Amino acid sequence: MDKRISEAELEIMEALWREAPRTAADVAEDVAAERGWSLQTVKTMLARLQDKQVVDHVKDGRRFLYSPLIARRDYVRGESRRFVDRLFGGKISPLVAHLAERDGLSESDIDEIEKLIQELKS
Amino acid sequence: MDKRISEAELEIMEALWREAPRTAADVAEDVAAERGWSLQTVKTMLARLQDKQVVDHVKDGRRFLYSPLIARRDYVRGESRRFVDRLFGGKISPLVAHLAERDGLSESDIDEIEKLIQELKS
DNA sequence: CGCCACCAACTACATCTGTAGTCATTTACA
DNA sequence: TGTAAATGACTACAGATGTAGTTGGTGGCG
Repeated sequence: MDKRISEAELEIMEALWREAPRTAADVAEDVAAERGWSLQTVKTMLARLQDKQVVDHVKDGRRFLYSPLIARRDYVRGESRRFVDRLFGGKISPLVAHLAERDGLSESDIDEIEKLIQELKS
Repeated sequence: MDKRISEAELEIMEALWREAPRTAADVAEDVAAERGWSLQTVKTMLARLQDKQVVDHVKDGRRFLYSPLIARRDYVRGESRRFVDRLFGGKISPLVAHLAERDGLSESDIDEIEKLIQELKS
């Protein structure tokens, strides 16, 4: 089915999630700020993402407009699950503990999580 | 400095974190249950992990005993931070929300996180 | 109507990953 | 003491990834 998205490819997806449909040149200009990629590199990424069936393109005159085929929500959910499974045996409380330990959780973090937990309990 | 540990390599690290120092054959036997790797494959992984300076080996007669050079805690903490930064802008509450959404959290998960939050609040 | 800028398509290539195989040496056992 | 089993060292190789360069067609402008 759809293969995994590499780290560099994710940068392209983020650009498309920010705004789509858009041209390769447009995406390239967007990500150029972060990484220093050439237009060709961005096009290669877009082609690979199409192979992986997470991006589609439609013709617009003599150029293509690219759009993501998967929602960021869905991608993030899948990755989160994978991550927590791999390192925490699927339990997220150890993850929270780990993150809290180093550089602590902010007040608002704690509040938000608490609110969330309350909702889940009801 | 130390490069990233790949997914397959992580399997080896987990074996070493479970028990070390131990021989390559020993590790191979351990991971054989999960993945079906040959002894050679395990040795290649161990060599690469040494290149990445996360595993060391000392001679024991005519064989080597391998040990992890980094603690699981530290590795996991680093990866967690990277992960949350990459997908959640460093905020963990959206991560919790994501995981919780659609049957992500079990009863005990919720309880544990709540306990954790209570501790953090005090 | 010809030429240039622009774009899609194809090709390139070093490095990393997953997954071993082969070779040379050593050692323990028959 | 000769030989098989074990071990480390070196080599292999296909697919993924990061990062482009090159080619060939075309639409718009002078």
